[in-house]
Amino acid sequence: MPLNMDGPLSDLAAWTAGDRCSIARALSVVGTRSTMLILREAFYGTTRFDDFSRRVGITDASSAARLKELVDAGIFMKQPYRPDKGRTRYEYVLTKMGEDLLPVVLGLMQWGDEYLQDDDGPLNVVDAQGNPVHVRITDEKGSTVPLNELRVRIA
Amino acid sequence: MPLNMDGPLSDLAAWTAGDRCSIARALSVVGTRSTMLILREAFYGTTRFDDFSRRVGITDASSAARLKELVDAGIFMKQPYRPDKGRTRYEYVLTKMGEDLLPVVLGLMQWGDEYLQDDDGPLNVVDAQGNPVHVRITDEKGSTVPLNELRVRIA
DNA sequence: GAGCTAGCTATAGTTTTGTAAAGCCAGTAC
DNA sequence: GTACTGGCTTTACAAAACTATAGCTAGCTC
Repeated sequence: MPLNMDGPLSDLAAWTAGDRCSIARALSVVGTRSTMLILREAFYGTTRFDDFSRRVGITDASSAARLKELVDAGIFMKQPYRPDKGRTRYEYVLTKMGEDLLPVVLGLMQWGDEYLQDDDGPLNVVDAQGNPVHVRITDEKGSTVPLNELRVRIA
Repeated sequence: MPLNMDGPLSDLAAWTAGDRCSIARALSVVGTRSTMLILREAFYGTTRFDDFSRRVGITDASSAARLKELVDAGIFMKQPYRPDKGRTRYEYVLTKMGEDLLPVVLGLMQWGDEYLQDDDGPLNVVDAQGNPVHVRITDEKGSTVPLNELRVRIA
């Protein structure tokens, strides 16, 4: 069952999303596997270059390229810090823009947990009281809106 | 600000997610740009091969490869139908597993709308009353749980 | 001032994902 | 029985993403 397409959108033959689609634009920035896994690590608390490479399981060259793109896009900022020993270094810290990708990352996790589970138990994401949280499509009041009640229209 | 990592997870140096991560597994199935855009089209109501190619803006060879992967993964099912003229054909219809990716797709749209907006107005997703809907991280009751109240722990 | 080190950068090659253009094929329609 | 058509498949190639390995560098430490 597809979304309800309002007005002119209901005639699919008469329009295409093309590059003006926000989804397409979002994917130009965060559309690769390694980028999403780097974001996962950032949410887990990783900030250093070597840790991103090691924990995601990609080469330095790859993580350097992806991190540079993410900094350019405004998803990470490079913040100076002084390690116990040695010179000033920079760590990669999520901006507000980056933090706002959490619903996408947790949405993937939730879907993977439900449909692609393997033998090992999943990580659980819970609230302060220890109750499970969910990525949901809701109205302003927080009620879940099911697919068949959603409508897409031109702004 | 990262997520609160509970117990053994708090020592990042002592573990890595590796391939056992649900996010990584999810990305193995829906981790490419064209796959996500094919899903977008399916939510908009596209079902036919040629329409996926044309509306996403990819070649037949590309959409054929992606659609085959998605059918194998259980995200689409091929349903026979009789067009007005001609022989029996098959259309690609989202399964429940596929429909459950909507939070991810709408999450990307919502993020793109907020941070990557161009001159054209975005598409709006609204509920039956015409009020905007949001992809949110909520507790069981529907209250949004902010990043700093989330905890990750081992199941 | 020599060595150490985190954080890259460079080079070269492989895999995946995509393009472009052509062709095939199972049925109806006629 | 021949033409038409939607839905692919094939072939050849290009671009993007990724690997493996090596090397560089700023500025500490000593």
